[in-house]
Amino acid sequence: MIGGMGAGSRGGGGRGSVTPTAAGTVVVLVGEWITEGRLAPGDKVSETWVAAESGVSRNTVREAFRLLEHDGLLVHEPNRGAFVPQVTPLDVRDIYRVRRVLEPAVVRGLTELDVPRMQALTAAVDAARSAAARQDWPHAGSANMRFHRSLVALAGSVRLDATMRRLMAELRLVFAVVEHPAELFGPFVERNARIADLLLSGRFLEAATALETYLADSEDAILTAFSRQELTA
Amino acid sequence: MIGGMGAGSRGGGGRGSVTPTAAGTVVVLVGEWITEGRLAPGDKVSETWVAAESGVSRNTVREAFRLLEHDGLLVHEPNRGAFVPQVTPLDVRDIYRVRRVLEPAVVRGLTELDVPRMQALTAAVDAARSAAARQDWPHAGSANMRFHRSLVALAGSVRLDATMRRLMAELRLVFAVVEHPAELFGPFVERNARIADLLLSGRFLEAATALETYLADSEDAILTAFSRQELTA
DNA sequence: CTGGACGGATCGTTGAACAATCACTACTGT
DNA sequence: ACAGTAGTGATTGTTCAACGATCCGTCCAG
Repeated sequence: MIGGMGAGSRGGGGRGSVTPTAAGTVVVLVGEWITEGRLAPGDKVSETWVAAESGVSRNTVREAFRLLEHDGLLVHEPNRGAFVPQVTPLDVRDIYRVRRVLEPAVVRGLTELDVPRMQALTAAVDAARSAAARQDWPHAGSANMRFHRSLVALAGSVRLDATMRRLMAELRLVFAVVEHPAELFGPFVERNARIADLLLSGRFLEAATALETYLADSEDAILTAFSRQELTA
Repeated sequence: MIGGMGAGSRGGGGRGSVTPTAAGTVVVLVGEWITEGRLAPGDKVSETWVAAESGVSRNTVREAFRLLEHDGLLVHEPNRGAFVPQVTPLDVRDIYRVRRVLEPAVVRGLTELDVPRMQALTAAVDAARSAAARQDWPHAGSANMRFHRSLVALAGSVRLDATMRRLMAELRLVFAVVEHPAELFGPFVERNARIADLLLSGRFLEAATALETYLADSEDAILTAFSRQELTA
């Protein structure tokens, strides 16, 4: 038994389900602190502090840090400590460059209707719709990412999935900064729905081009929201 | 000071240079054990054993294991231990699927002659040539991977670079099994040289298509060598 | 004002210890 | 003889306390 704990397993949120281990608990915990803004970009995250805060040993915290590093949620500078990455517009462009390579290629490579797997797409679209209706932009953003991860999952490649997972984790970092404005997710929910429809009707090439313009516009939206944010800061 | 050590820094080989830290030392050490065949696919790698063998604390070994896991050189089963991944033909296909998406996309996306960066390509080709002349297939394989990593590096994307690094680490795992026959690298050295020439003369589209057939043939070569290996095993 | 010595804080790493879990063996009951 | 179970040993997961190494900011001397 550890310290007070109290948090316990979260079940719903994370996909990986590494929670039975203490290091895994710290991973989701610190992950939430980062994406929820308690830890701001550029902040140093002290091992001792996290150890005290989460009630686990410093050594276990170190292990958790390696995992978070793995997902790009933490950067490690030797002998200096772990920091919440300072995401720059350049990073956004880099992330989207990879997305523009990966996602359309996956869609263009599809040959048959994998209906069961595609249901994840419509589920994500539905979730995004209802979240958007509630003006719940954080959840709309999560549903959005779930959509695109499910889209890449259609390729059935574990390595592509892993890459996409990391990209989305880094994107979440961006959203933690830009105050989730409606313009960032609102206009894109229906465009995802359109892409899902195209996929479900087997019109893969049309879906791919729709996806390409989607990504270009999404990148622009984030970039402008980003620069607006930087001015006020 | 640690234990006997003796190995020390290697300097030349790895690019990452994480060697000043003890965990980093263990990473390159165990990495070599794996790629050099001392650790076979499917083997369990005990924490205590590595700790004794490398002269560092078990806790440090655990950290090193997380890093190796990160590169796909180790898989971790909770409460059971770390294992050298058993690479299947399915993994090879998956790795090459990603390569076929990534590498041609990078080349096609090039717009200008980045001569200084392209010198890494010719350097890798030269190294591969001389290694092949010596029948030194392990080094020829390394130079081969260096070539393709340098090729992806032309895009100037840190995330693409990281992805490619992981892919090559996993490929090394394959080569550790198939006994580096000449047919695996020999025919491909000159094809890389051809691609490098096309790139240096700015004929990016031709380079991309050459790269595509290269990757298809390379995958086939590995796959056949692989199945031949499985029959004898 | 420049520069080097000092100190505090944090990281890097160790070693020992104990609980939890797994794999394997030996025993029991039918 | 054999299935199921309890026991046993080994390995992992995690904690704790400690110490050297390194970095950063401060203070003092020139």
